[in-house]
Amino acid sequence: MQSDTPLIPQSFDASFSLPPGRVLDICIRLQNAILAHRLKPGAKLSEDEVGEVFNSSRTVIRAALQALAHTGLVEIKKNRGAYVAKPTITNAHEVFEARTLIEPEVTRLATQKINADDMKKLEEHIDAEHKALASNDIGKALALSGIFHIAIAGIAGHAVYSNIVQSLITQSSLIIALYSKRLDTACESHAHAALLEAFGKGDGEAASAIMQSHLVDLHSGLNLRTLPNEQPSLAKALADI
Amino acid sequence: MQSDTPLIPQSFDASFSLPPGRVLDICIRLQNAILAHRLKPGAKLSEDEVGEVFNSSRTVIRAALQALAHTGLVEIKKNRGAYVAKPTITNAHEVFEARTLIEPEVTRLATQKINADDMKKLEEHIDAEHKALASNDIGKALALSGIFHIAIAGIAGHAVYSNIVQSLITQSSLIIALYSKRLDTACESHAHAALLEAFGKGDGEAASAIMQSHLVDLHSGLNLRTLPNEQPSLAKALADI
DNA sequence: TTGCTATTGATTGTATACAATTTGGCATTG
DNA sequence: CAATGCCAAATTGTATACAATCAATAGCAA
Repeated sequence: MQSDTPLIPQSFDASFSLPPGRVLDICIRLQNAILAHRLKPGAKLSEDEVGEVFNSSRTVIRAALQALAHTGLVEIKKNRGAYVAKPTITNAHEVFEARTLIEPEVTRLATQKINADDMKKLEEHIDAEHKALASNDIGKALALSGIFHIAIAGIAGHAVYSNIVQSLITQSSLIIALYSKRLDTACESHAHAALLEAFGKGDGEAASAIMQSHLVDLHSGLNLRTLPNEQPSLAKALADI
Repeated sequence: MQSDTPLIPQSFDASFSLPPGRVLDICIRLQNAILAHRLKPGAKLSEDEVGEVFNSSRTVIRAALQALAHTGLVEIKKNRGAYVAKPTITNAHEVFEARTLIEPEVTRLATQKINADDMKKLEEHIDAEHKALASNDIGKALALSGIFHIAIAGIAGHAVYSNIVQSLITQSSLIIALYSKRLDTACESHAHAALLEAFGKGDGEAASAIMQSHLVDLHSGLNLRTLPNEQPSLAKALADI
């Protein structure tokens, strides 16, 4: 694996109020690592350790970790430190419910504002998704899939929705990583291409509907009945129902 | 004015991921000060100065300011410091659009989950609103009005929506402070009582509709044509269109 | 063996000192 | 007199040292 390909380059845009400077770099690199699965849910993010990796003092690392905590990617426990978030089943449902409410509306807005340049970028993006999928680079395909949704929010030109969507998408990446029945099906959707078509026709209602059903598909493609890596749960094993 | 009445006590609940410890206290007190107008939009929040007020080091203050920046109450400019946010007209529109989309849905959820205890608390809350309004304490009435919406999100029992709504409401307080045509009308709505009635009947659709029209009313009650305290804007003054 | 308690180690929370950056004023110059 | 460049003061960005807290372990007692 190459040392440092920025998987999610435009993930943090200007509209996102983050501590500026070096902190933002570290945020992005940590986020990339988490979304690309190099850091697994539940992993400890010791301030000293992370600081050594990035050659920075704990001050900077703390700021970055706190910023990521606000987006839901990191969980900070008082006097215990920071951990890669491990979304619960409840949280997974909530995130996808929220997405199903918000993103169709954002998609409708995007349909009204999209221009030729945006269209071209989205096409290229979808190509990249297909390429990643073809070369079996599931991790990259998943990351790209998330960026696609963020890009649409960006096109909608609505900073408030953008921030919300961005946070929901990054959480979704964690959720999919934890709960997806089959990772490849989580990417391998025709929905993105279909969206592009609706955009081309300027059909906001269609685009919105496609987005909604796409999200419902993603949601129902999750196995939200049992916690992953959970030992047969003792309680359940002894429950002689 | 009494020295420190916590206007917004349950504003930050456990579901809100904030740096724990003393930082949270300072967050809340700063937030109260901002929402109660003791700190006006655009006011400089110097780290040293704030630190002196709270008898804390800059380390703690910085964390608090960054946390508030994430909720949109504070704006941090690189190497320039933190300022009380001064929402733009665009931002104001966006915030109320988002609220109009999200809160009716949250209200529907709340209708399904509300219990007698919740009802009672909401009734008491509305009484407090009326009392504040009767005694002409507009600032308090406005703050209580915001808390009412946050409380509904809490009743809905949906942590993701709760966080989003909370952030939107606090921003709304700033927006109303800046742009409301008449501050008293921003509180003096019968909508809250009507909502309670719909809750009592368990009529989710009605509750949702009431919430939506309530938000539309609030939105249209804003004067979003001219920036407040804006000098003729130079550029505009010189644009001989 | 089990349960409680105290000590210890490691990690985070906080304060402070130093470095870097910006801004405003002042002097210089056209 | 206006404009530009430079210097200094103030403020933020960063690093590090110290204090506080928690978890784990070892020791002791029942």
